[in-house]
Amino acid sequence: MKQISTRFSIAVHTLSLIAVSSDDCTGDFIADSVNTNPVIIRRIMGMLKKAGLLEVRPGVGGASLLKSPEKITLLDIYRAVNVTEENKLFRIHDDPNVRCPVGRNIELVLQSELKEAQSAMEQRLAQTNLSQLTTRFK
Amino acid sequence: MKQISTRFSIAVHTLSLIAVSSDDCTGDFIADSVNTNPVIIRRIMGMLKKAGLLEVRPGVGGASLLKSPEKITLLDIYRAVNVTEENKLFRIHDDPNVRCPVGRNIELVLQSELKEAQSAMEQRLAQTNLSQLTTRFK
DNA sequence: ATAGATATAACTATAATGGTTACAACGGTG
DNA sequence: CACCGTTGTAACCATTATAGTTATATCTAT
Repeated sequence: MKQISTRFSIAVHTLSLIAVSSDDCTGDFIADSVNTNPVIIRRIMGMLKKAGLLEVRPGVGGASLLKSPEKITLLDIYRAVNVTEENKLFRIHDDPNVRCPVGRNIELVLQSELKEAQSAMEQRLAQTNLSQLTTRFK
Repeated sequence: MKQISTRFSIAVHTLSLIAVSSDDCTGDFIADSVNTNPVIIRRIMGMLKKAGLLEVRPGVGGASLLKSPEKITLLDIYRAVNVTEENKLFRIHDDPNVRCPVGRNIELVLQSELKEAQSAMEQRLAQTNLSQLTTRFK
């Protein structure tokens, strides 16, 4: 089965580090904690930057949050690294046969149901913020 | 981004057809409505069969439900085609650095949060059953 | 025996992912 | 000003799941 990309968990890891150790969080330092290649971290930090979650100090190194940890939810992070698009977690087979009553309607019917399911998941993510996580890193 | 496989939507389509047109639902007939190759349908029907949702008539052709449509939920179907495993919708990067407080705890902390999110989605799927869908195929 | 089904193995093309190397640009510090 | 450790990206590769295809074996009513 196909899982949601580790970009998301790595992004959470990265933001947690920045929230905790604030400074001295260079890409290499984070990559060492995550245990991956620094380029992976820089790519993800680029997305988080674009989403307005953090600010990076080019040349000098390190990054800092642009919002307080209480204001950054898992949903914000999830959206930032675009592991899924709005209403597109589930893929629906395309071009079903329109001459069949089921084929003609399946797409719309399923779309609304699956959108609800995706939304339920995302709303659960929205309930957790970064500061709730960082208190658990002792 | 990576989406949940169309196996799921095709399985729903397939079961809907069987629920509606009961007989004369051969693999080729279903494949024509779904607009894909019959082998894809047979593979999915094999999974639905293994999950105890339907019964196939080999040789003669066609299939029938083993439970009433009210008793088959989207979650049942979702599980049957194993698009995701229990608690594994989100992939978490592995082997984070244990010498770092964040790296040491991230896995457990995230696992419990993400399990909740996945569960919220699945519980929403469990609320819809096949008969609710088939009434919308007119 | 045959015709029309299902069952399944083997193979292919495609696409996302995760990782790597390479290099340009930035910005303090000596 | 030159250097060094950064960040920012582009380009490339290996791996994997998916979706589809072809081919073949098996089943069952007629």
